[in-house]
Amino acid sequence: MELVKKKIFEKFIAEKGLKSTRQREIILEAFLATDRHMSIEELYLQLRDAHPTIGYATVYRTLKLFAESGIAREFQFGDGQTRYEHVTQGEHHDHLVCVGCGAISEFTNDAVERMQDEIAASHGFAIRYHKMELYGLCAACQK
Amino acid sequence: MELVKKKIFEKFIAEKGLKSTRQREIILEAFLATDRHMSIEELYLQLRDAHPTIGYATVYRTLKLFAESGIAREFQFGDGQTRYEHVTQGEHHDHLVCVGCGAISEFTNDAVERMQDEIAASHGFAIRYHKMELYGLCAACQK
DNA sequence: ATCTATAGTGAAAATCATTTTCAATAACGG
DNA sequence: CCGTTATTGAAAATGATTTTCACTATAGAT
Repeated sequence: MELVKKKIFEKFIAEKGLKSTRQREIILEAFLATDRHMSIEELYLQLRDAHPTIGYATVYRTLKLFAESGIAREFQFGDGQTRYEHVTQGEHHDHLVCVGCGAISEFTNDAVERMQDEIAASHGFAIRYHKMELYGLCAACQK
Repeated sequence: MELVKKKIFEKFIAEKGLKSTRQREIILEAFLATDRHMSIEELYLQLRDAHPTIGYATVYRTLKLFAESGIAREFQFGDGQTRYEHVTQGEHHDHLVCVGCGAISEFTNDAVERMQDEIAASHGFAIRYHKMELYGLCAACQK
């Protein structure tokens, strides 16, 4: 839920002794309203029309804060740009990346979730999280 | 097998009409002799003692060639450096990344391999390959 | 409400990894 | 051995991200 994420971020800001600013609000709104898997540049460009005074560096800094606070996650899919996606607590998903058009879609799979624990356990690893990415051609690109 | 990889690379070079140079040999030797998951800089530094004339750019270019030829694979684990790992044909493995010390270890798991096909199929995806990474604390870092 | 200490901001400069440029060099086929 | 063409090393260029710095805005105390 969008509201939940705002709360989480506010709490994070407060606990860290940081300040709640107009820019952070605007960027958070924009981030929550967008598509998932936004790159920093995409978000910046999208913001620029309505808020031309917000600087590039602020968007970078703010997205990093989102990631720290737990409402966003950083991702690199090998195209040289860091992307941020929404994190809904308690939910985990993985990705399908089309090597044709670059589209990124998501999937959830319980077996994958269970497997991470098994594998981690058998290697003496204290698991935190995992990433799984399937690369291939999406339906549209197969034609 | 190291020899097999050399053969594969030679064949790749020949088929592409490229040239087999002293530098490429040296870098290939070094790459095959190293640890898996080398970053470009690590390999360059390691090379520099014995071969101080080999340039940074050549190492970059050559590792890219290795990846193109199929004997290496590019990887990004989120630390800002591209790493290259050995590829043995017919074998696939995934990774355990320690968030404490940064150590990267490997695992193979048949169920994961099977699952990629199922998931891809159910999304109309023509799968090429996948990556799975488990992040957590390795046994040593848990103490 | 005002003050004050401190965090945040925007713009530009700096940094880091990677890529390209370019003149000089080295392979390969003939 | 020659000529064509790929390759090389060094330096400059690039692209994404981070830092610097002078200025501004926020939050809490007054």
